[in-house]
Amino acid sequence: MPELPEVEVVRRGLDRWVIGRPIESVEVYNPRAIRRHTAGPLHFAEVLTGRTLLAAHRRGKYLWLPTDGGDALVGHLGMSGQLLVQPPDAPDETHLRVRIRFAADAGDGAEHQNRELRFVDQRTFGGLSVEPLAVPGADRENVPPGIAHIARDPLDPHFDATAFATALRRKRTGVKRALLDQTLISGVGNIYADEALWRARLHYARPTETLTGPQIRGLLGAAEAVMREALEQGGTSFDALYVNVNGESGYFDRSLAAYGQEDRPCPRCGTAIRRDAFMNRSSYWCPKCQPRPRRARW
DNA sequence: CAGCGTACCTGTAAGC
DNA sequence: TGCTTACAGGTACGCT
Repeated sequence: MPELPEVEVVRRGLDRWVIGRPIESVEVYNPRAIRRHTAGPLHFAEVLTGRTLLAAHRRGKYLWLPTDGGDALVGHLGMSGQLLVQPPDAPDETHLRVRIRFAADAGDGAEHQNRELRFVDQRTFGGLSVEPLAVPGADRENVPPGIAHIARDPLDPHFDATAFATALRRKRTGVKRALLDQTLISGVGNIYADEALWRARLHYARPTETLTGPQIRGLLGAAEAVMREALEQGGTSFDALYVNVNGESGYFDRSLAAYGQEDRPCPRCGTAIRRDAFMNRSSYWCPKCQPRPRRARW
């Protein structure tokens, strides 16, 4: 569930279900799913077994869960990854890649205490790893090195809008490409980039250096607003590939104005939404509300 | 160094 | 019915 709202939905589920429970065993069914853990599957299982996850943090689309061993379990869902909290007797998913079992708590036999965490990923663009932390502990500002290059996201209380505007104008590229650059601003993917640009009435190929201050502030406000609204509705999902830790889909797809709406009327002006090929994907835009600039870049 | 294209996977749907 | 092609919400890396 790839973009910020979907990942935040998962983070909240992890925070509720897997924190404070000792890990009993770890099984890796596809080593590609932990390819960023360079020490390999055996080591991955070894360092986690017996540890307890202390918290669930997120920056952009990355998750990390500090352990009481001084390191952190890092996760990215890629294009099709899911983190599911399942009862042990639930049948294995077709694309189950990693299983993490927790020790049963003798003092509390509540049903959720023996649920296991499963990383399921059809395309295996996502993955898990264990990374050291500069300072042991559950501090959210203590970001693992593998995530250090990721910029803060618009829902981060320390996000610096002024610095973002400056950096954006220094770029020599199209505004959508910049929005998708996770080292500039994180959490925004193809859906919310198109929705934010539509709300801000900006064409995706608008050169970044020509954006005015108010336009950048408008764009940033739109990105933050659309992701907050999506989060309130449990995220966006068109099919069962994008679900929360309990396997449930969000329903923000009903609120999309531009993304996936080719040939449907723009909710603002009624003009047919268009689709262009963009970076081996698609861009959806309203030709009237978001006119193509004479000098386009992408 | 910055920007851009491509590779990495599996599955589904559309077109012939 | 089969076969082929296009496309899917992301990131990393190599080339220019």
